[in-house]
Amino acid sequence: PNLAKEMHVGHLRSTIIGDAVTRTLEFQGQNVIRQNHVGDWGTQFGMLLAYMEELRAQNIEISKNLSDLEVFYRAAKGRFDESEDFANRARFLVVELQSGNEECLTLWKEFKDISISHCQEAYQRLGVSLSIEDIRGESAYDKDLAVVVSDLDKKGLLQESQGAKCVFLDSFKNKEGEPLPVIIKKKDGGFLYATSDLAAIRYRQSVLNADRALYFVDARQGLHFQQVFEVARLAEYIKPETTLEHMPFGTVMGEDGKPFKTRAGSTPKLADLLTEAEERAYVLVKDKNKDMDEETLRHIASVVGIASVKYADLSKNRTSDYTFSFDSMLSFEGNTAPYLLYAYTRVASIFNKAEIEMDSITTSVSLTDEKEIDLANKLMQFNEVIKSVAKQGMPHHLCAYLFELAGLFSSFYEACPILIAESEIQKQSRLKLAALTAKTLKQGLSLLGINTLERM
RNA sequence: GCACCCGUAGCUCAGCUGGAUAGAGCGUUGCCCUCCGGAGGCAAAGGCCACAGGUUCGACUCCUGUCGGGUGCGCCA
Repeated sequence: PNLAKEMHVGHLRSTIIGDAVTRTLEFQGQNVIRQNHVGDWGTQFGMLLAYMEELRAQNIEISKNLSDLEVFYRAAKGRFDESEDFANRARFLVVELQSGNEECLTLWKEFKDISISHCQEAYQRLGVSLSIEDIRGESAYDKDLAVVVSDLDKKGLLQESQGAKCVFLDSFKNKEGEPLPVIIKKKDGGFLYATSDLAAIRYRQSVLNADRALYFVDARQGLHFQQVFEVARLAEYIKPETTLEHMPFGTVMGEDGKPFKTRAGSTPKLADLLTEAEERAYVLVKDKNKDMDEETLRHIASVVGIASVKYADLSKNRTSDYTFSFDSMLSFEGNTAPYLLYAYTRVASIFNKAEIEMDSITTSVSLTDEKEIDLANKLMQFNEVIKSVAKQGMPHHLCAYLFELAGLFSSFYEACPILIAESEIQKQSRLKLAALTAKTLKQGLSLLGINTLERM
């Protein structure tokens, strides 16, 4: 995320999908290093610093104003647009910040810490396994940027063009059909995100020793990554066998078919979105459980609400745009989180009712009914699905699998009595199938970063 | 102009490295509760897989072209 602003709906996909793939790779036993490449060093920080300065001069406490970063950012942007003096001050402060001015760094750090805590709060609510230790933002590569420039220069890759230092790659052309540059250093001496991405690649290979780097970033940055990856190869920042893979994803659209916006026309804040999902889930859960106590109700609503938002995203093909709709994601029907969570609670309740531990069933499974065979076949495909998710970074394959599994279990459950089976052998066999289903559902959802419920 | 993504049922979407009559969900129309949670299950209707060529024993899938939609393309990230 861009630390200058609040987390919004656009950050959902990268964090949630990246997290699911990460969990899946770890489940396979691979060593995964998370890297949260936050935007904390860009030009927009000059604007924020200038605004913080102004507030401070008026003896206004900054931290209070930072409770809503979006409002703060807009206020700073407003000053930037209305005052030429302010704008110049902002541009000056970026340069100061990037050249190590202590006062700028202090202000910057104050802002950054609050912004990071907002991010972490969102991750926690979402159940995303990113910690503060996983943050390695653009600022972390500050000292490496000059090294990148000199490395590229030594390799003879650098050319000067219109005052900027660039790398020209034959395979990329601009609108006029002329070679398209990757700008490494601006004419004013500043660095761009291509430079810090190169520094990051260098770090990931030489220090982290990665053999596969996955980038969960918006599809619109596709060209940028193509270019940066190629420059990294030419600069020999990565071993030939190391892969750099952009895992692009599409835009989140509103029900009007345009990029998702609030009624007011701004980009919805992630926190607000999650709160609304929880509220809507609360209404639904309460309707089904009139006598449940408030605390349990709130807990279930929270799990269902968050799971619904995540699952709606995870279940769609990563590469295409998808339409955001509270109504369809919170529906208890179809390929949704509530349907899967419900399927899980049904299995769990069989064991609760019978007072049997799932793991205590040691008998082997005997398959006679068609529904039993279908279910067993599906259970055995789990490993294959995991491989596909890990290889392609496409969690929606796992979602589809879990949905099919839940559906087959429901059919089986309808057709094959478990606790009141005809014989003890049959009962044990069916209990075993149910236990395996529960275990697979729970494991699968956990790889998607979704918690299960014993009742809902 | 070039590049990337997309075009599959009324709607929202699957379809993995080409393999048999193209699958779900929503919506529509019917069924199924003296039986383990009906937030379920069963079934019907609904598709020239944008279009045209090509490769192949075989194409929604691969290649080429056309049309339509989205996105990106020099100092933001």
